[in-house]
Amino acid sequence: MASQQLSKTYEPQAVEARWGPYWIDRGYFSDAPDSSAQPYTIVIPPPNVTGSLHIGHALNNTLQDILIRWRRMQGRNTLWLPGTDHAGIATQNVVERQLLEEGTGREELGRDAFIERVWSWKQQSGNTILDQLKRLGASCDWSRLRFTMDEGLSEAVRAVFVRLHQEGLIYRGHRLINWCPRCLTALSDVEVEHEPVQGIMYHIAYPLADDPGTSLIIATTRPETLLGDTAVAVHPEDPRYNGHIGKSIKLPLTNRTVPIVGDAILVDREFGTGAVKITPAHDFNDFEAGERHQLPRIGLLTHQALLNPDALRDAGVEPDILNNIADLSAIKARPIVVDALKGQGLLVKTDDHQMALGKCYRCKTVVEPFLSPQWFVKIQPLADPAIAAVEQGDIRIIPEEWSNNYLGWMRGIKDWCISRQIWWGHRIPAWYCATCHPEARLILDGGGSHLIPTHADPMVSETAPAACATCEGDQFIQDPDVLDTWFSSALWPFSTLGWPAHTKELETYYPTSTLVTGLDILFFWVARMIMMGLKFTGKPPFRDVYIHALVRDAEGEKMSKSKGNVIDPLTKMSQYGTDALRFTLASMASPGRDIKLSENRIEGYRNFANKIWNAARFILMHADGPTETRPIADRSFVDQWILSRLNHVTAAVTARLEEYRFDQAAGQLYQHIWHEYCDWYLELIKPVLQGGDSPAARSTRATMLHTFEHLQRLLHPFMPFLTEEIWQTIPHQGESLVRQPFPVATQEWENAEAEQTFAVIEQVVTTIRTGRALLDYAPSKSLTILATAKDPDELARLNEARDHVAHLCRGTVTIADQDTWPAGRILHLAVGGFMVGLTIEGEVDLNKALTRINKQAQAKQKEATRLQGRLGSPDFAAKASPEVVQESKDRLDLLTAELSLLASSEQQLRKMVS
RNA sequence: GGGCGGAUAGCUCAGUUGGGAGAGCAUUGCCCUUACAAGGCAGAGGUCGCAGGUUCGAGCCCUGUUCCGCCUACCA
Repeated sequence: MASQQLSKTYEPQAVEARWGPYWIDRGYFSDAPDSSAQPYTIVIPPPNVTGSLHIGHALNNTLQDILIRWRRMQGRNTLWLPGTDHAGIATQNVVERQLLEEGTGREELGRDAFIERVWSWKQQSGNTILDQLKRLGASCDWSRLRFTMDEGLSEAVRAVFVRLHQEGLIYRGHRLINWCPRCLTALSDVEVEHEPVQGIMYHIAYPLADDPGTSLIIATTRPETLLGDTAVAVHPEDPRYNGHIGKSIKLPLTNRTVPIVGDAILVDREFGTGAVKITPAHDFNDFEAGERHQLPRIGLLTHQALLNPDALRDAGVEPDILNNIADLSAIKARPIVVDALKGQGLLVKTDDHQMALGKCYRCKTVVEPFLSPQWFVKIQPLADPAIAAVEQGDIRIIPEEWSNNYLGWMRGIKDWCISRQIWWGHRIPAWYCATCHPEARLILDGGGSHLIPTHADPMVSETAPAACATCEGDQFIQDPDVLDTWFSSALWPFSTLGWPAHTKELETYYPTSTLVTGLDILFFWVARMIMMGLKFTGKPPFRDVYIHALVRDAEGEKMSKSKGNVIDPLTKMSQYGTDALRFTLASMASPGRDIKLSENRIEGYRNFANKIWNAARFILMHADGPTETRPIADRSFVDQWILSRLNHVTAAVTARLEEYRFDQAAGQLYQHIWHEYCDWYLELIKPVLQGGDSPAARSTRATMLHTFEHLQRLLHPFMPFLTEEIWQTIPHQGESLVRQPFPVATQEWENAEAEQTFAVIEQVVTTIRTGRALLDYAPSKSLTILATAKDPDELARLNEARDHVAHLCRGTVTIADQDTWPAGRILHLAVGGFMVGLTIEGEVDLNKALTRINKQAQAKQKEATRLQGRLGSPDFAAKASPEVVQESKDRLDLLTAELSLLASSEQQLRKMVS
């Protein structure tokens, strides 16, 4: 047993430093796949390997840890599998920044050396967040740590890629994608954030080719892209314009003419001028319109999103303009183009216009729709089963409201662009014959600026091919692109368990039980895991998806470094203790609502930890001495009562956890421990414990120790460090609380009679204490108390409660019929069916009491009037349920009795005052 | 544009099938009573966003409306 000395206040740092490593060293967090117990699995949402713990991680992992510790204590075969993802773009950025400081760059290093460099960076710095998760108490099975770039997981990536390709579900195509000109890579649709901006709508006259006196007015927010127009569209049923369909436009600032086409999909007659320019290489809608009308695509921009002089020349741009805008960004070129249009009298007007601008979610650079050859997942065949799984309830999304969000997105899903023009990541397992495609050799010269030609024929397989099927050449160039990091994350629930091998782990722990995650990656990650899981294992990857809130600051603002409103969980853990932070986050995790985290909540729960700590000190002070465990029926009323309450809270916490109501489970614990256990139970047992050895003291001591140990087990998933420290100090069996059984509600403990007697104590004590305050009696003053009840059952309970009341109120309690109460100065107070009298001694200002009684009488009269009205209504008697009617009657009776007692009490007081 | 969520005490939030408005923090008064001043005891504080409707009865159900937030979308 550890030392029985506990310091006066809870000092979390030492406690956390002691038990964190102890748990891990002893392997308490590892179960075995061959265990016969029912499995319970969680895979961690892998944080970026570049990451450090922010408050969102703290919430996410606290909730997972509560679940896994709870299930582990329940005896389940648990696995919480930890890991990180390789975060392609982010990690590459970090290492490139380092290289820049060293005066070099990745191009100088070359691809292989660069990747080496990233690995060594990972070796050195990639464990930051894992160490922080350990500090949080995360009870992951650290022996099963995984990384998305591990060989096993990479093998899974290749296997999935090859099979999807074989089935035609992965293809390479020359298409418009979102391009980040800073990261120099393609992005998927979900990696683009839309931000509302105030833009300008330009109305521009496009003269007809064979009738320059007549123009179509088109509206655009990006006038510079008109240089890449290859058509103008009008609505085929628009009488204003449909006569022009088939004619040609003389495209301003160029030597080109473009056709006027009719397109009912692209054109909204009500919007703008009703005539639209079509720029297939620079706009997603126009791209599709271009396909419908077989229009050429003229891409004007370079990879850096600068106007490409060669492309401008090909587009027939007038030389003056071309020279002025070549190598400028679109934003810089825009006023030049607008000026030129104005000069030619073609700018009709400009309007302010609200629009949404797409930005790279990593670097916030404005993304450009960019025409390039990329790899895509054909998503619909994967999405359909993933939709069905949620619709049919094979996967439950909690809170359920988010299912609509998921289903809506899945139903409108588009093909997923999975290729990225970076180096760090899973390289696409596709090879090109160097003999057949000599131009592909340019790839070897570096960077993302050379792409394998679109028409090139890739050979897709898990390893490099031996010979070209066409020319039998044996020189190959692997596709330079890597896969979207989320492609490997999508396999996480099964790749981490050994798939594609048929491992024991996979068999035991898959499908996983619960996925705990934030809403922000529902589409990035959750949806894709469901699709891939169903496709490759035939089973949903998890049963439940619990979606938790976003943590905001106290003002409800999203936390961000630039705003400076970030609450650093590690700082808070140092200040208030990890358990306090965990309990705060759990308490505030109400479903479907963001968390506004304020520091004084954390402080409040730090105080809660301290309260428990001091309860433990109290208990230890009274732990020495003989104990005797009696049958429940033979225990004191107080012990019977606390067991009944403990039974209740145990059942409630378990039920709330089953429903993922962490907030309510935490609330139950807080309420019970502080208010029932500390405020009442510990106070009620003081007399017997402090009264020397006795059979009663032995029994109470046993109950006290037993119930407190029970509470440590119940609270442990929420506050693991504090409870372990206390548990190790009080009498216990076993090595660690981590592996103790989670408490189970015991019907036998339920005791309605004890609870009713307690209710008497609570009511009477509170009333007497109020009386003490009204009479301004010092807490130390001993009171002379009289009490009685009308109802014989209540009177019996009052008798049982008497000594406890006397103790808790500091006084003597005489139970006697009111007729026998001594005449004279007594303050009469009523509560429930009870009447309490306090002897008035000395000079006391009774007006305070009088005011109070008046106020109480008023409130009760109001309620009584309301009830009378209700009971007087024939409709109520006829239509309300008999139980409700009876309840109303009972309540009215009670109020009437209380009112009459209050009235007589008031009368007596008035007499005394005058 | 579409969808979803929120509006309840000064603040942050609970409120389970409609039937006596709750908690934590903050606040007021008294108290350093040998577990705890990071505490104890007692108190004050709310026409549940607004307007209708259903019902004997609405914080809860229905309709409309205002404000805030989030997600989503190709209105050039």
